[in-house]
Amino acid sequence: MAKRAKARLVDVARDAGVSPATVSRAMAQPDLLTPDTLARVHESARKLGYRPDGMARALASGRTMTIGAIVPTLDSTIFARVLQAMQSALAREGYQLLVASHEMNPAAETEAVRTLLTRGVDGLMLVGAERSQDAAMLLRTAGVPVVLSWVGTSDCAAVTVDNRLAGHLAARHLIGLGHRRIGMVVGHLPFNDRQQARLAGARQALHEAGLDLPGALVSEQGLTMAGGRAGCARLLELGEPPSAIIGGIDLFAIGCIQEAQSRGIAVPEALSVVGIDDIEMSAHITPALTTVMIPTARIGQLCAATLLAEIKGERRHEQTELPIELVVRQSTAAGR
Amino acid sequence: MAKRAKARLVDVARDAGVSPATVSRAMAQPDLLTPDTLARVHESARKLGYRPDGMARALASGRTMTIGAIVPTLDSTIFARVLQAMQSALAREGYQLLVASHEMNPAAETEAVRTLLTRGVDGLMLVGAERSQDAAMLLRTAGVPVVLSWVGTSDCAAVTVDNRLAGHLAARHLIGLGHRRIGMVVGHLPFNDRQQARLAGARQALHEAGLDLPGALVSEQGLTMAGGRAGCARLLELGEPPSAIIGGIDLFAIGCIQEAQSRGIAVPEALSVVGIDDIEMSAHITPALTTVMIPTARIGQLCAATLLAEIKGERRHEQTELPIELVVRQSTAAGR
DNA sequence: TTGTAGGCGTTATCAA
DNA sequence: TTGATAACGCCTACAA
Repeated sequence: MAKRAKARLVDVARDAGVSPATVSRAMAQPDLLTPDTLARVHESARKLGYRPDGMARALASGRTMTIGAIVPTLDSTIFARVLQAMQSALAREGYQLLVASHEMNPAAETEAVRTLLTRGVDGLMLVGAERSQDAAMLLRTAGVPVVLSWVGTSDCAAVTVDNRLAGHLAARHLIGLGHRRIGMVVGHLPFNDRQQARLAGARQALHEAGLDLPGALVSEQGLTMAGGRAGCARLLELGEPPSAIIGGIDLFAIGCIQEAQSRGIAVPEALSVVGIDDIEMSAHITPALTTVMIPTARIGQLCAATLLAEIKGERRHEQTELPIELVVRQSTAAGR
Repeated sequence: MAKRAKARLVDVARDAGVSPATVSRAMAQPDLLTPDTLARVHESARKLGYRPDGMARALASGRTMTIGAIVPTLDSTIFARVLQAMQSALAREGYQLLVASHEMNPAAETEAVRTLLTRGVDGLMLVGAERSQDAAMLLRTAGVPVVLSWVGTSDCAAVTVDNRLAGHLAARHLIGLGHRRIGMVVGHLPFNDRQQARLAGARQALHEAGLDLPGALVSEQGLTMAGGRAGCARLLELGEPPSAIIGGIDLFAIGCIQEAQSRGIAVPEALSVVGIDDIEMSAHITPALTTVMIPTARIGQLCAATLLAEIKGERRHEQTELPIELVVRQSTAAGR
């Protein structure tokens, strides 16, 4: 029966008849020790059930082996996928992921940055928009590497995707099919740069074709399938409904298809629908969804790699933009 | 230009002309100080850009204000939802979430437990199965409160759901509709207690009705919609295909519906399909999915609350089982 | 109400 | 290769 609940470094040292420093080295740089002493230390450590204290280690070494990640919400296929990719890439290097979400609330985002910084992380990943001044200021004085994803700024490493182009591709595809009246269902715009960019891109494509995307043909909805259905319903009930709809996210597009079908409107014959994201489900619904593919998992991997490189001091403020592309499936057809 | 990059507690103390202890109290128990000194400390802190060091604080106080969560994968609507619920409940109390995933790999799960424990967490949440002996042993000696979810054991706090009953409810519904030949698509069973229990429950219901669920009518698939389609395809291609299929998760059931429809098999007229989970999408597809509702978000909330209560020493090993229920929609109809 | 001082468990720098 | 020892930055009795 040990006096202390937990064995410490010194306890192991005493038991093995060596100095604390030696035990420390046995854990971190085993090669520096004689096989004999190494074995003795390991034996004692096992016997005492020694487990190193991460806090003490972090305090002494200045490294926490922890990466902070801030996402809009975990409750989204897209962000969960990014996180999962980050997580496994980091775990492979011995890093853990500290996760915070802000639910599209600027103040919460700033708070999350502050909390993670205070808690102590070796690096920070910001997924999605980052717009508040306070947060930007905090990051500047953070003292730890930061990598942004989805959207980026020049003074910081980033792994991005051209959301504007995504909207542009989706719209151009429909225009090419002969559609002249195109509607769009988007997420609430105020704190969502990605949705704003996608909408702007679509609008631009229409303008380039001499067409228009009036506010009446844009429906803002919560980022759920129900939102997609509601948005579709609104657009279809217009005096002059669109012949094609762009979903700001695939979930919207899928909702649109369901809503149209439930009203007896055939997709793609009577209504074309195109999404943006290319989530797993999109390929498997009927009709399979035409969409703009965003390499979600790849973004996560690259973020992790970029951050690790920054931490090691190998690279600095590296900017990567990943290619995206239109995936034509069965939910779009020639318009009138 | 400060000598040190970061201001410390003592720097603030010096600047404000008080002792370090006073500064410490100013941050933790402001009420104990004179408004005057409190203001002076805050002023100095702001001036120096002081931010407390979480590591040092954790080492000295023994609390990290961090909760570890281990999930099978983040890349799943269900688990992401649980995590999101946990995260917001914890954030409200000032706790942060350290996330690890094991991708259904027992060794990885044990490793995750070890890592989080070493890293230092005030509590641990295990989402999904927990079967390895090593992990169980670690948890026993962990010294921090633990709460399990989805499945539970008696020697530990848990927020559970009766997965066996879920399978039972799904099967009984189909039996009640007159189906005699019922198939099931389940996840890979070896390390997935939830899927095992759901299958066992369904099988039991069939036995109780004098029916059978032979291995040939059970298809193991990866937990994706593609898996659901593949499983459905396999069952439909049998010499004597089932007239109804249970999806071990909603995603499977949705995949089954898509696969059936793409083969010209009408749901529910020619094939009934029932799922388990009740994800958002299930209510919005056509036909809307009949399923067994699992209160996912509620599980996450309760886990967080239970863990916090344990940490505060208010309760011990509290076991909660949440009710589930069949939600009848349009994907099931009378069988022959 | 505020100050003093001894840890908290490691790492890392120098020596030996 | 190993040991002694000073940080690391904060918390918290105990004193004043």
